[in-house]
Amino acid sequence: MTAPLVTILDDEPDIRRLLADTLEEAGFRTLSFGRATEFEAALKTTTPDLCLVDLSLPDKDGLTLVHRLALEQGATVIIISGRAQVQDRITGLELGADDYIIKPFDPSEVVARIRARLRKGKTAAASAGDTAQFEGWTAHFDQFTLVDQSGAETPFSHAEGAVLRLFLESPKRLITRAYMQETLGGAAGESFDRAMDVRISRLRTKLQEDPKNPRLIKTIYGAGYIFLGDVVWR
Amino acid sequence: MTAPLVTILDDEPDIRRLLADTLEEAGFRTLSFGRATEFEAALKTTTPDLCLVDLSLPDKDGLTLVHRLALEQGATVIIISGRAQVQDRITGLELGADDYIIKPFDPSEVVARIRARLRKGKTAAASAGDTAQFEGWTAHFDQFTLVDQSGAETPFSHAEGAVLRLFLESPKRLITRAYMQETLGGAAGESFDRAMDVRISRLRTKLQEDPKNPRLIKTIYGAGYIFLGDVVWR
DNA sequence: TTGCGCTGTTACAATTCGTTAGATTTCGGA
DNA sequence: TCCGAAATCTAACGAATTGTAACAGCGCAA
Repeated sequence: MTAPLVTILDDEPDIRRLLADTLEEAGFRTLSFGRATEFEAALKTTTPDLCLVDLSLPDKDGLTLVHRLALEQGATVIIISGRAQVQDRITGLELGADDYIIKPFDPSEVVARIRARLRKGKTAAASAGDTAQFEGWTAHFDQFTLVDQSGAETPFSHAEGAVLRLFLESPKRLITRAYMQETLGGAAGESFDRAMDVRISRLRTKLQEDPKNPRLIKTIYGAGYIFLGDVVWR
Repeated sequence: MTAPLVTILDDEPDIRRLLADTLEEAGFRTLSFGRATEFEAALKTTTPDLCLVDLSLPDKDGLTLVHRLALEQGATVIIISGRAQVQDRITGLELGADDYIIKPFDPSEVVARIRARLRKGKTAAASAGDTAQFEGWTAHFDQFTLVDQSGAETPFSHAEGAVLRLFLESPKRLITRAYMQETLGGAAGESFDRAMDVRISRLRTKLQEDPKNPRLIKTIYGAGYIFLGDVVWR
């Protein structure tokens, strides 16, 4: 997996350098250009994953370029511009830009916005690891299965998965009964909160907990539950 | 092609109304919610194309909600928030939001940003050919055939293809039973929605799914289905 | 007409998950 | 320490949901 390639097109050398440095530190490959013609020449031999474009260019109209890139060529484009008027932003976005950042900008926000854009595109590679490991178990939430050390799979249902996820997201912290009710949309009545107990009970069975001595899911009498055990999300 | 559905989650009624009016005028369908619980309840029966979320909610932490929506459920999320600090924006984006708009906002900019987000999703599927690859399979919709790794062809029918396409267009997202009915024009009667199950069942057979343990088409009890697996359109 | 494939309907099996009820545990006070 | 009330555990039941085999109607081509 090579690092995503980001091109920078801006006529100010200082800004180019600032962006390039920040992005490379964040793990991207970069290519910088000061004028549109250079940039377009480079496009003939490379396909960037994302293009940062400043609208005020010495040799060409930025908006036309953005339009060609984004709508016709299907590239992902973020405009970085000094023009801060709402109308500028709207036309930029309508011409096909995926985002519009105003100068002066905060470099780390630029990184965050770039990441947000790239995240969506990568359906294939990204597939955001919806997997957690803990105490010999591996929970694959996207496949609704628990895998133990020996590799044996135990499927879990939707409701069970919701509870497990809640635990794995906040290990070693008290999880209130009320909070669980609220989060897991446990229907309505306070009176029927036994459903929650049952869910926990079923989950414990799947995790092969000793009923007398649960290691992972501890009951806090009068309060709620705590999930012990170290969790690593992948 | 029905208009895209945008949900609005904000505790201030005025803002909800402003957004809803603007968006509907711009041709979107909208659903507004004042609290997270209502919103989450609605999610069980509909799948919005895009979610606008205000971070300051009365009943729940907005960021956790965004995280669930965006990274786990694969939804497209735009945060609208009064918190204007760079750090707020960065964490919002890193938690999976696709954009971060600061209050006070200009309604038409919101529309432009929503359009920019939806554009990407569509062109990816639209501009591509009528072939999709996933987990060793290749579906040729123009030829109504499924080809497996060994090159063996399995034909599929029109109805099966429609369901498969629905899945492949929104992988890793919950596809509501109601939505399928609506989209696949499942005739009328609520009473006869067993047809949907049968279609799914037949499709699963063609995809050689293990009935006890389907890997690609997961059932979410009480809600709908999810297609797992990475899809690339060609 | 006959035959074949597609698709909805029906009927019944399997699964999920909330509810109930009785057993068990916890905790505070006597 | 002992007792009783409250909280929790869990086996068992049942309603709702979903899976799928079998059947029937339909359209279409030979």
